[in-house]
Amino acid sequence: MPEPAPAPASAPASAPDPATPEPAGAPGTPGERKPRKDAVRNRVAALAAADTLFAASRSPEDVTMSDIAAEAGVGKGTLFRAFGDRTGLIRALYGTRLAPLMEAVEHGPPPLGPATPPLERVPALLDALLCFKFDNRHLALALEGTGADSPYRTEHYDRWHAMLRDLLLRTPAAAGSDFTAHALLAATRADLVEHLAGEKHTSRDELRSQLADFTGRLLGTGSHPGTAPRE
Amino acid sequence: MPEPAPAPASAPASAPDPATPEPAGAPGTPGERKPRKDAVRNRVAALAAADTLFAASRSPEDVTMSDIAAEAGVGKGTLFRAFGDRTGLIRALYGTRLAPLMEAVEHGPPPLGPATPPLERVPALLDALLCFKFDNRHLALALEGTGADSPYRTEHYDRWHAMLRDLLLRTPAAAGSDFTAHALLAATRADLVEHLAGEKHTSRDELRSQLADFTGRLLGTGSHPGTAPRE
DNA sequence: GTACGATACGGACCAGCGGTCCGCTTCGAT
DNA sequence: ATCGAAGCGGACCGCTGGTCCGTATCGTAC
Repeated sequence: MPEPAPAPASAPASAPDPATPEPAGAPGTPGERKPRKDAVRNRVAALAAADTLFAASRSPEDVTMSDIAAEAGVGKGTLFRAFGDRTGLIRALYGTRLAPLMEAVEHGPPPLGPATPPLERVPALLDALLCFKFDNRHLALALEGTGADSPYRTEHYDRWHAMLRDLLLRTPAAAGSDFTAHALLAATRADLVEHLAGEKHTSRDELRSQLADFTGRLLGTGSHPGTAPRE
Repeated sequence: MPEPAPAPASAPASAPDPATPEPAGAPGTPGERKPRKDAVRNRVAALAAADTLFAASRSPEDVTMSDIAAEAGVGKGTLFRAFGDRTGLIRALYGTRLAPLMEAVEHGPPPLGPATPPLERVPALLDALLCFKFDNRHLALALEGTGADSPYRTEHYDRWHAMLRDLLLRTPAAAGSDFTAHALLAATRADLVEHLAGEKHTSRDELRSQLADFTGRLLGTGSHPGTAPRE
C-alpha cells in the first residue's frame, strides 16, 4: 500500500509557493496584465495567514476575515480585492494545497496516474483523497462549510467525480457508476473524517484501511477471506 | 418495493401537530411544570412558519429569525425563548417531521420495523431515509448547514448509525460495519440529494433505484445479473 | 368574579460579521 | 525624475443572531 502523504498534518508552510496569481492565462495571452509585485506578496501572505489560522482554530467559522487580514499584516480591503469574498479565499487556499495531488493524479505515475488499471486506480485515488482530507481537515472543513451545497459547487468535485465515474465504467460493476462515484466521494466528506478522527479518535491508518475495505467490497476486490482487515 | 412516503414534497401543513412541548418528561415526573397554553400555541406557530419559509426559500440561509418571527406573528424574543437559538429551532422542526418515520422504524411492522431480517431491513431503512430527505430537502439542508460538522452532532444521526451498524453486523459482510454504516448514511446526505435532484434533475425514483443498487452491491444482494437496472 | 404571583411576550437594542468605499501610497514603465 | 495606474487599508455600512426588561397574559387560590 502506497503512502500518498507522509502526514504533514498541519504545516502552515512559511511560503505556500508563489501561487499562480489567478488571472494569469496561458503565457502568450496578450490581453492579460501581469499583477504587481506587492499584490502577489500580499496574496501569498494572506493564504499563509489563513492556513495558519484555520489550522489553529477549533472551528473554521471562528476565523474572521479581519483575523486573517491582521495575521497577514494587510488591510481587510486587500483580502477582498484579491479573492472576491471569503469563499474565494478558501477555495484559492484549498486549490493551492490540492494542486500537487491533482498533478500526481492527472500526469503522474501509477498507482495514481492515468496509466493505472481501473480496479487498482479507484482505491488508490480514494485513499489519496482521504489522506489529503485527513491531513488538511481544517481546510476541507472550511471549504465544505461555505454555503448551502458548497462541496458540490467546487470545480474540483466535478473533476474527481468524472474521473471516478469513468473508471468505474471500465469495471465489472459498471451499473450506476454515476451515483456510485458520488457515494464513494461522500464517504470522504471532510466533516465525516473530522467526526471519526477528532471525535471518535480513529487513527489515520484505521480510516484508510476501513475505506479501502469499503471500496474493495464495492468493486468485488478485497473480500479475500483471510486477508480481510479486522474491525 | 414499498412506498415509504407518497411524496408530500413540500406541505407546510397548517398545524404541525401539537408538538411535544420539549421539556415534558414522562407524565408523572412531578418536578416538571407544564408549559402555558400561549407558549405552546406560539411554539407550533413558529414551527409552521419556519417550515413554510424554508420550503419557499431558495437557500435555508436566507431565512432569518426575524422572518420566521414575523411569519409566525410573534416577537423575535419568543423564538429564542422557545428554542434557544437558530439551530435549536431547526432541530426541533426536523425532529417533529422525522418523528413518524422514527416511530415506524422503531416500533412499526416490516419492512421498516425491528422484526425485519437485516438483509432486507438495511435497504428498506436507507430507502425510507432517502425518501424523507428528498421530500424534506429544505429542512434537511437547513439542519445540515447549521454548523461545522453539524450532521454528526444530531441525536438522530447516532440512532440511525447505531441501528445500521448493528444490522450490518448480522450480515455476511460484517467487517468494518461501523465505517460502512457511516458511508451508507453519507450517501443520503441532504446536499448530495439536493445536488442530484435539483441541479442534475434526477427523479425521486431514479435516486431510490440507484441507492438501492448501491446498497445491494455492498450487501451482496441485488447483483442478480439480468435484473440489474440499467445506468 | 377577583386578585395576584409566575410565566411568557415582543421589539428596541447590541456586538460582530462579511463586504464596500475612496483618499492616499506605491509600483514600474517611460 | 515623472506620472498614470494599480493597489492599499481601515473607517464605514447593512444585516444577522442573540439579549433585555417593562408590559401583558395566564392560571390558580380564594
